[in-house]
Amino acid sequence: MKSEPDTYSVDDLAKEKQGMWEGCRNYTVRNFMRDQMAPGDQAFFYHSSAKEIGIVGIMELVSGGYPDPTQFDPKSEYFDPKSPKDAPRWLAVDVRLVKKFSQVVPLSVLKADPVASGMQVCMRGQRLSVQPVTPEEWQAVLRLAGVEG
DNA sequence: GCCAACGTTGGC
DNA sequence: GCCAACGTTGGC
Repeated sequence: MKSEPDTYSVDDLAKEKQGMWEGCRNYTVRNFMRDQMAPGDQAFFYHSSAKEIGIVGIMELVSGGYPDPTQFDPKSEYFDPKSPKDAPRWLAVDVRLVKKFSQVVPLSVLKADPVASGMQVCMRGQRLSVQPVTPEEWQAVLRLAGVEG
């Protein structure tokens, strides 16, 4: 799960008991939240457009996908006037921080690893802010982070 | 700041 | 329903 740390960083999440992953306005990600993401699932926290680009920690989903309240808030930068109230277009999920890595696992290191280099996040031009990770890739990242699997 | 990639929009 | 134009993402 990607976030620009200027907007929302792993340290921001660390300060909160749980965080709402809101504002995503991409249909593929919406479907992923709706169909794939469930409470108890774990996810990596990835910093994009950052001084140190890479994976910074592990999160756990506290919820599955539910209607993103910001789409109905005219004061929100994520407000979507075309989203029907009775059929919300966009979803959010709630997350909590499981672990912040002692060091960022940089994108360059992911790309250099034979297993982690297969992750979507390593692919040129990939833009989805939420992406699936295989069990093998998960373990590879934990190894690169120096974390017990 | 550049620009490649790709999702979205809208005219037809 | 095609596809060009446009907007956004995000690494570099």
